[in-house]
Amino acid sequence: MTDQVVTRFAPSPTGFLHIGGARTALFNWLYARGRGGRFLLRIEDTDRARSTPEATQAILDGMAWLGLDHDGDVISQAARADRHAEIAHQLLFKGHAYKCFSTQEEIQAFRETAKAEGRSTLFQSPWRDADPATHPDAPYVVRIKAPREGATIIRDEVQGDVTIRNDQLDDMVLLRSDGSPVYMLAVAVDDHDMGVTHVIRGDDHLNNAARQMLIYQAMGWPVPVYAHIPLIHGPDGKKLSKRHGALGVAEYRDMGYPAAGMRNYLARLGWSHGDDEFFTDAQAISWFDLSGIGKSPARFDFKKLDNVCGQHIAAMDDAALLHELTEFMTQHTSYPLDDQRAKRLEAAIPHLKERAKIFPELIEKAHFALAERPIEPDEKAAAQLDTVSRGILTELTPQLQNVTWARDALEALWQSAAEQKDMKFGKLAGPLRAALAGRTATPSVFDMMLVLGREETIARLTDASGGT
RNA sequence: GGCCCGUUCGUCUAUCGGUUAGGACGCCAGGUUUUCAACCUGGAAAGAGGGGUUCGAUUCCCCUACGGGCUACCA
Repeated sequence: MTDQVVTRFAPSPTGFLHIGGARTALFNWLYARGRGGRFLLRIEDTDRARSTPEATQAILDGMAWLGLDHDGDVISQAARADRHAEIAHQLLFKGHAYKCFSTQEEIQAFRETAKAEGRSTLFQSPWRDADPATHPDAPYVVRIKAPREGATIIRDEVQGDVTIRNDQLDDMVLLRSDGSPVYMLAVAVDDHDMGVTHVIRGDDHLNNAARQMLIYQAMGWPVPVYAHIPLIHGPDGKKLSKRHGALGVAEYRDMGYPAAGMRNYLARLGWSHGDDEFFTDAQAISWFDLSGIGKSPARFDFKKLDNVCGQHIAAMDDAALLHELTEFMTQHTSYPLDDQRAKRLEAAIPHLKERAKIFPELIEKAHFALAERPIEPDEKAAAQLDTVSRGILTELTPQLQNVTWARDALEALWQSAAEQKDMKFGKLAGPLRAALAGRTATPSVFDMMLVLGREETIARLTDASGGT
């Protein structure tokens, strides 16, 4: 027995890794990683009809992209059905559960009359205290014998103490009539067997916690620490759904959001550490704590996601960024990344990374580096230029062919600009941009400032315009 | 219907009885001697409503409203 923290993420493989699920996984991961604990992954695939191997893979992919590495093997809940049934039978043997022979029709009838009479619709099985001798030879389900007196208190790290009166808890089914275990049983047994110490999950499970505690108590198992976190809502405050846009983390990956930015944004959604908004994984891991989790549902804000991601791209190590970017490009763009382009891109990255929020934007701004060489002027646009600009364009175009990135291009531009005594540099960029193929193929005044520095740029501008 | 949870600027949030209620995103205005972006300066912007408790409530309690969740032989 150790004090080691064990958390887990337990998604159902019914589609993809939901953005809300990803945040739940992140919280569990942060909590475990910050405490030298273990972070486990369990796939809740007991719903055979809806579970698919593809969906499981999608979840694994999503976790991998987000960098949420789990410890140990991935546990399949379905594969543990025998163990779940074993516990149900132990409960039966100990008298904490009983066989219920009521049919679906009888249960439905019970609920209808209960509702008509204004009573609780929680089913009360007549078999709860029946003498086994009276048991018919018929299909039955195993129900837990829930206490009818008193209350169950969930000591939740986020919600505080939540008291549920036991008369609100019904004798839930543990084993279906075909002998298969039900979710509520499976979760409790798995969490116990896996040694989970902290259950951090969506607050849609808050009420379920009381039911699961019944199983823990009946088995005499120690109850884990619970932390039920509020769900994420859409910008309109309603539950996040398809009409709000992207739901799966894979979609964010495909849109070109950096994983580090997603982690930061998701962590900050519903959790805070003072006024810290932008942080590294290491900081998040050391700061993360259950007490920092808010109680109210947070809305997903794409604008802020953009901003946070932009900061992360800017802060990223050049080599790491280049690696992530080229990976994104090979999968989502048609740019042939030959040696020449790769070289120019590498030269461009340090100057561009502060200007993009997502990878596609970065690629757009790197167009000068990635453009097909030779760069050909757009004849139609060039025709609209004044003679001076067109002259400059003609003179400059050949020089642009060999430059790797803005730094070199700027020197080329400057040579020309200096020769046009009464032409401000800024007047060159616009026409050049318009006339050269690709909107962002040419460097700009901004590029110049970036490379030369503001003072130098102004000094040169002043020179170029014939002195002021 | 019953039970449970929630409610601070448009959004994410700080505050853990005494603050001009702070920060961030977004927005607006101006600047950066004419691109995009970035950046700088300034600005507008909040305690759902009503009762208590208290010398004093955003903070503690109750009610209402609104939002969400659970209430299956789904997970």
